[in-house]
This record gives sequence, structure tokens and C-alpha cells, in this order.
Amino acid sequence: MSLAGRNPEREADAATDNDVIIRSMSAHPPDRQPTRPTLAQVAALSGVSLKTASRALGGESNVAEHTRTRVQEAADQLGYRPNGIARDLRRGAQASTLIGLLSGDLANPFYSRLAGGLERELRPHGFQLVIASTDEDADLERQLVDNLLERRIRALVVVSALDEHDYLAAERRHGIPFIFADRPPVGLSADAVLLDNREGARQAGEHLIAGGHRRIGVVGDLSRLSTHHDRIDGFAEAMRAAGIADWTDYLVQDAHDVAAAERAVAGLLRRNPAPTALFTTNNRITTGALRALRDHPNPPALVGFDELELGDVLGVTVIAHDAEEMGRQAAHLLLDRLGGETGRARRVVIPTRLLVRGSGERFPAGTP
Amino acid sequence: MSLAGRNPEREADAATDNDVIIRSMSAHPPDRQPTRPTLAQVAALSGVSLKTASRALGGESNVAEHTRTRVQEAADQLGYRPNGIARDLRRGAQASTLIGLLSGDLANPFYSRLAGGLERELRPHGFQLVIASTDEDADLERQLVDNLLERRIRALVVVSALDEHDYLAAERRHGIPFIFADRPPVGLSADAVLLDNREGARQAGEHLIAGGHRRIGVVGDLSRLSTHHDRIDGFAEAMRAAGIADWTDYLVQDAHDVAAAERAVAGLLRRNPAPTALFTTNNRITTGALRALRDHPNPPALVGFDELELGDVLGVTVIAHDAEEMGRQAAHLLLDRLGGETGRARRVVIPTRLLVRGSGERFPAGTP
DNA sequence: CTGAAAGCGCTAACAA
DNA sequence: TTGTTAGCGCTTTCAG
Repeated sequence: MSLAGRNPEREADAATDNDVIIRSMSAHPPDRQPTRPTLAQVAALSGVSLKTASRALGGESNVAEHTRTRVQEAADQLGYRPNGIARDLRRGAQASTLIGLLSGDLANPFYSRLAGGLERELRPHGFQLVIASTDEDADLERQLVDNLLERRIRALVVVSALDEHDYLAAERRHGIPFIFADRPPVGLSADAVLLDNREGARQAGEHLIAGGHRRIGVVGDLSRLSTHHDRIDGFAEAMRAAGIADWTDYLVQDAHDVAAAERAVAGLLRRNPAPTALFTTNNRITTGALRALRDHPNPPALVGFDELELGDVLGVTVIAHDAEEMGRQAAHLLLDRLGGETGRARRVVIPTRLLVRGSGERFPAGTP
Repeated sequence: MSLAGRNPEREADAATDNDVIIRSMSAHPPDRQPTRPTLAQVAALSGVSLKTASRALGGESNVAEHTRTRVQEAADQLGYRPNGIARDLRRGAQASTLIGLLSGDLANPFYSRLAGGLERELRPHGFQLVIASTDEDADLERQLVDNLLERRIRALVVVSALDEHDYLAAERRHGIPFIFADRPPVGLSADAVLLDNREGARQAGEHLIAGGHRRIGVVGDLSRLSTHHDRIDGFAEAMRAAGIADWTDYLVQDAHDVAAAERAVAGLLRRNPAPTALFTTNNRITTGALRALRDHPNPPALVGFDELELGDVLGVTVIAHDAEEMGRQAAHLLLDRLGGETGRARRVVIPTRLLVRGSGERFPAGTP
């Protein structure tokens, strides 16, 4: 990983067929870095001291109106723009307005909704989001956390791929709040916003059982993820309650992407006897299942965890929840902490609910 | 918008109910800011000079191995973490590793894929993404651009809601590259990654005409967006070529969200005569159309612009393109600029292609 | 191989 | 109302 921006050779040979327009605009070619005007220059141009210029531009009181105008004009003329880095440094790291967000993969609508909810809630408070995707890679996650912390972000929201968060303990003591989203912290006490995974999955299981199913295929995500465990546990509970002991015969795990899920479902359907219903434990897996089931003459019932973009149109029965709300709640926890809240770690649970839309209500073959 | 942390009025009147808790908690704990260790402290603890500590931790050569270890130990013991703000300040703004991304709404899969492609491509170069959503609001966009620029981001990728970009010209002269994504710059010459909107829309029109349709309803996004214009233009071209002059009778514009699109489509279907086909010019509109068409006994043919999450499963004929690729291309343009490329503004066009899946191939009612 | 001094651009104290 | 002096934490000369 090269630290961006030093690559002399490249700069040298790229300066070939220059853009006439750009060149003619940028004053004089020789000065490679068109250095930005500083506050000192603004002050000089307007004939006041540095501090007065600072005050005028910073909107502080105790500045004569005509001084303010003069400084403002000078700033405009120079195209002055305050240097936030310098300001942050001077004001101390705790003045930063950057909030970090680390999640698995932005392309997953679940995460992007989360990000959207978070950002919208934070924006009015003047905070901005720095995001990074971990691709569910533990090493990358640690590295990105380091990067973000060095950047002196004010707080960090993380959908962690790690199963151990000791290493963050030291950081927390330095006053930067961590909010865990979707997956709880392990070995560390910190605020978290979680889904009601157990309950949702249990509901899915019960719903299918109520529909008369006994052989239910379950396709799960990476088995190391706690969300996965919880969902499997919740489902198991429903099976236990129904006296179905051998449901694990139809359990396939570690299907982390759509393609893997599609294969897993296809495999389940080839079993003999085949499952009469499926429970898919997240949106990607459900998508894969829908692909596998397309054109199936007599598809099994299907209940999926997570809402789907076009779930209503497709008639897919799901265990839905509000991902944006999760982002908003994370924002609240975070803002509270930044506001000085020092109470014990809080946990917000986002409820799930069963949306009956058809796919989950198909009866087992042979049933009237 | 207040830069977090300074907004006296707001804090004042916000300190009504919920702040009570916060106040009481934050009030006392004497050590408010558990100040972080600095390099100087590490140096002191390890008994070397500041500069030596810097060298040791910075992985520079010319440091005795045992000195390096000693410094490293001191750093670990103190939980030292370099202050990126100070580093950036010292190294100069052009050393920042932050790239700004401004787009309409992260929750839209198109933007989140774009963000994903961009981030993945930038990460190996040591850059991080600061994102913000404009919600297609022009004023907000300008504000956010300002924020980002003050933060001394290294480059800015923007899906602009503005129809005029003069105000960025001054900035560009200061050496920060702007990359326009999805929508071209207006009144400013800058790199851009665009979709082949005209061509895609023309293809959609031709496809429906080839299917025997003459009355085709078109539902479009905000009419001020250039992407919208281009798509309408391309479609118009196809109509012209087919000798259909009055197609605009069935044109509805400014349907920016799913609900509006659903209403628009419902409205079109109530016309007499009703259109036998629909062209929906983006993913949200297509979603709305699918909702409106659900349970329709004899739905019109439908071609949508943009790929849909479950478009294959649903059998929706679309004009597809690769949003992640758009992000990657934006990254390339950007990295080139940062590498010193000063050539004239470049434009990368991402191709579109028709994916035939059923919905677009329904014949007009009454046709065999 | 190591260190001392300077200063990035800004804001916070404290004068005046 | 304005100005002066420090110094945030780091890297960069330039000397040892």
C-alpha cells in the first residue's frame, strides 16, 4: 500500500500533451503546487493582523463591521479557504467532525441503508462520514480501524468481521466512542445496535411449521458471524418446540455470496427427500435461492431474513427490519456519547417482523 | 449547517430535556479528555530525541535496530498512535489521503455500487473515502463541497445535482481534481464518467417498437437532470425514426421517487387508450412501475433503465450497465490526475446493454 | 546514526 | 476593537 501521491516518475512523463485550457488558467506553469492562500495572506492584503482576520472570517463578535467586510473581500479575492486540518490540530483532536463507518460491503443494500440513515442523522450536527469496506476481512478491518483512528475520527461505527475486540479497549479509554452495528462487541463493552435475530428467525421457523412443513432447508452465512449464530439458534428453537430433531440434516452454512447460496439451494433441492421449505438467513442468500428456484415447477416455500428490494413485487415472505433505523439509532448512541454520556454500554435492539407475501405460504407438496 | 461543536444558539436551546442526562454526566468527571500520548512522550520514555522517535516509528532507515525496538516498546506501552492531522498539516495539504464523494442518496443501489467500486479501487493506493449525500439538493451540495474542500480532501468525485459548476473553477486552479460521475460538468471542463444514456434509451425505444408497440408511456426523473434529458432524447430518436410523433402525450416527468413513479404509472394506465408499453428511465421508477403493475391482468410491456436487484428473477427487461465499473473508472481518472496528468478533461462512457428477460417482450393487446 | 530548531496554518490567551 | 505571542504534534532541514 503506497501512501498516495508521491510518484515522481509518473508526474514527469505525464506532463506531455498538456491541456491548453487548464494551463492557460493556472497562472504560471513553473509553480507545480498552486499553493493556497493562507490566513496570513488574507490578513496582509486587508491590512489587519492575523488574529483580526481570523476573527472576521470566523464570525466572531468584536470586529468592526468595516474591518469584517475588508477582510472578507480580501479572502474572496484570494479565493481563501480555511484549512480545516490546521484548525483541527489547533483545536485539538476532539474537535474533529469526522465519524468513521466500517462495514462489510457498501454494495449490500443493508449496509448502504445503514450508512444512509447514519449520515442523514449526523449531518445536521455537522459531522461527516468516512467510510471503508472491510469485505469481511479481519486483517483489513484492523488496518482500516487503525487508519481511521490515526485520522482522529471522533467516533467509530463498525459492523465488525472480527470475533474479538480487545484491541479496541485501549482506544476507548482515550475517549473515542465505538458503536457496534449489526454485530455485538466481543470481549469489550460498548454500545451496540442489533437486530432481533433470534426472534426473527424463530418466527420464520414457526411460520413454516404452521404451514405444515417438517423438512426445512436452512441456508446460512459465514458460520463465524454472530448474527448467523443467533439466527440459527432462533430457528433451532422453533424446530425444537415442534419436536423436529433432525432439521440440521438440511442445514448448509457459509454461503456468503449469492452464487454460493444459489448452489447451496440447488444442492438441497436435489436431496431425496427434498425439503418442502427453505429458510434463507440473509438478503444475499435469499436472492441466490430465488435464482435457484426460478422456473422450478413446484418450488418449496421460502422465508428470507432481511427485506428485499422488490420483495413485495416478487411476493417473497420475509423477516423484515429497518436498516436505516439502525443507522439512525447508531447515530443517537454516538451523539449521546459525544455529548458526554458516560453511562454503561447500551444496546438498542431493532425489531423484526414477518411480512407475509406468498412465498412462505406455499404448502408442502401433497398437502391440499 | 454548523461545524460540529460550534453552534452556540443551537446548543443553547437544545439543552432542554435530553441534555439533562448528558450534562450531569459530562459535568464532573475531572479528566474530560483523556489526552493521548504524543510522540514527544514516546521519545521521552524511550530516552531518545523527538526526531529519532519519529524516524523509528516512521520506518525510516538510519535507525539503530535496538533504538527502534526501544521506541516501539515505549509507543506500545503508552498506546501511542500517530496524529494524522498533525502529520497532514506538516506535510502539506496535498499529502492528505482523503477523497470526497458526493452523491444523491447512498440508499440508492446505483450510488452505493458506485461508491463500492470507487472505494475498492482507491484503497490499495492508501486513500480513504469521505462520503456525503446531497439528497439532490443544490444548496446542500454546495455546502458539502465547501466542507469537504476545507477538509483538504485530495480530490472530489461528485454526482452533482447542480446545473452549473462555475463555482468550482477557482478550486480546480488550486490543484484539486474533480471527477464528475453520472452527470457531466456544466460550464467547467473536468473529467467525467458517464453512462451512454442516449444510446441506452434509444435501444429501449427501438426494442419496444420492434415488439409492435406504438403507444409507449414514458416515466422520467426530475426534468432538470441531464441524465434524464439524454434518456428522453435517445428515446425520442427512436420514436422519430419510427414515425411516431405524439409519443410525448404519454410522457410523465419529475417522478423522483418510487411512490411518485407508482402513481405516474397508475395514471398512465387509466388513460384511454392506455399505453401498451412502458419505458421507465431509472431503477426507482421501474420499481414503482412494477408495484403499479402487480396483479395487473394484462400488463403493458416494460423496459427499465438501470439494472434491478432481482431483475433476472422477476423477468424485467432492462437497459443494464455496470455501476461499480463507473466507480472504478472514476478512481482511475482521479489517480491519473493525482499522478500529475494535466491533459485536457477526459470523458469515459460506460456502455449500456439491453437485457431481454420477458417484461419487454409482451406484445400489445390484441396482437397474436 | 542522532539531535536541535523551525514551522505547517490556525486559534487561544493575554495584552494593549 | 485589535494585536502579540504561543503552540497544537508532527516532519523537515541542517548539523552533529
